[in-house]
Amino acid sequence: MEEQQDFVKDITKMSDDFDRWYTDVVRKAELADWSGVRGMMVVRPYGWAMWEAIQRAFDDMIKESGHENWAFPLLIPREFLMKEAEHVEGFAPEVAWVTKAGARMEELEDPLAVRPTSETIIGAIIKRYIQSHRDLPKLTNQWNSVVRWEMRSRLFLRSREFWWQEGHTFHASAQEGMDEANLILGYYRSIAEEWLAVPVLVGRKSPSETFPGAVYTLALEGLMRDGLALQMGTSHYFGQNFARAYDISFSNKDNERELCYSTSWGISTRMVGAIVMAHGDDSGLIVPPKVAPVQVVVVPIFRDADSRTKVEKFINSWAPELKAAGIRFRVDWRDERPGDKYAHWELKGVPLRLNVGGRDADAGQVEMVDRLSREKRSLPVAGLAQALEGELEKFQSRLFERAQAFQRANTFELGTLDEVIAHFRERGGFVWVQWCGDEAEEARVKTDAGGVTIRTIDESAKVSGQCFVCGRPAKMRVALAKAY
RNA sequence: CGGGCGGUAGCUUAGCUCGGAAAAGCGCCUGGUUUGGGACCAGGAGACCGCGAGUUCAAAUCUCGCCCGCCCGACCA
Repeated sequence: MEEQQDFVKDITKMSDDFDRWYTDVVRKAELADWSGVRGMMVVRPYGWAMWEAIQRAFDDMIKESGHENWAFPLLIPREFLMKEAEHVEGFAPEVAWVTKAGARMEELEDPLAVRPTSETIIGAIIKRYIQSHRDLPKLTNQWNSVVRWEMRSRLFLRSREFWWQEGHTFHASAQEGMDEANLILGYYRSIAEEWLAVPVLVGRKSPSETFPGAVYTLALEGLMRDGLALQMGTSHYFGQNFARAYDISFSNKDNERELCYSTSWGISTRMVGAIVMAHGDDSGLIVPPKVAPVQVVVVPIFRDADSRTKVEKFINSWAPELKAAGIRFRVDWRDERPGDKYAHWELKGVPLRLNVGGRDADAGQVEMVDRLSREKRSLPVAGLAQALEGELEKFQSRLFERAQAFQRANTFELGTLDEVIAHFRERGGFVWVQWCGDEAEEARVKTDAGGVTIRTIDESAKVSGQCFVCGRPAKMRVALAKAY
């Protein structure tokens, strides 16, 4: 531990102040920054590259299942926004409006909303393209940014603008719509667990946390290292609510007019914040190999021009092999001392580092250090690419297992509200309880237990006990947590 | 959006009480010695002191307004 502290100069220790640690890591690892405009962030290349990896993965998944990318307008006429009552009410506090335009800042006759999400404008537009059941399902998605006028900002977790994908689909039956919401939830789970190595609880949201206008909302909840939950994605089933408001209808096989069933779903750049908070440590980031902008960094070690040449030739003898294998690697030839480079790439969370000096060149091997254990091992250069691919896979699963173990160690089962209150006075994590479903009780828990909310409802669970608040027969099993 | 705190070089900060020549460490640049876990020597560059008004002979320093950030609350992908 003592030694490890010596590795770190630039960031607040996680145990001293988690929030400052988070901000330090995001900024020092060059993921993102504030822009000078309140609440508006700039995502830097290293952070954006992680988002791009997520984009690619998810885009492939939805294309495979027949979804298509569209681009819909940034600005939404007020009348479009106003049609679905619950939706309007839910988003009203967060909408930014364009009210003036032109050199003379002339007042617009009809203010335009900057999209906080696009259900309304897509609903208003998509109906043109839907006439018959033969036009369904209509599976749309767009990659964009949205604006929500937040009062409090944190990099990646809550900014006034954030980048995401929003999928909007339209179906001929309720079942199809519900299946779609489930399908996407499964994709999201795969992104979280298989790509980001963050284990998640998946389930339904309580009514108070349901998306405005939705019949129900499904969501992913990850557990961060400070014991707080983070919502990492949502998938909503709307039934016919939006179709009714926007008159999105089709002729069914019996030539009857019918309203569509719709869904929407999104994951955002918040995912990058989840990577930081689910895996990071006092030395900085730890990036899952599958989304790592740099998977393997090579630090050459040499004394003079001759030994540099020797090391360089050695590296060049196997580097093309890594490239051909599709490994994202970088050789750090910067004019720094090796120790600086070690610290630098650890802060950036690169999974594997190869220290390569004259001794290694002579022996035909490299010294490999992984970001999780920091143990040094020698690998022969024969078959290096293949070996590294295996190491990256192992790293990915070790990271996931570590996060799983953390989640397990911080998941509890309690029986009464008093126990819940006592628990959250001491620590965080997920607490499973059985609940009767009374909304007033949910609000009471939030007040009495200091901001604890129902993160997810496990619909598959059999319930037999008593409600943790009122003692009446419970109807569902829910996970409680304090959340971001 | 309310309450509290803050903004001085790329970063972290001192200076502000009590107005009077803008400082330090780290980082950066150049040269040299170095290089297997955050080196050293020498030289150098870099600051509309957040922005705008005001008070004053004189403002980083005092006053007011605004902008941006942090913490706490209410609200939240």
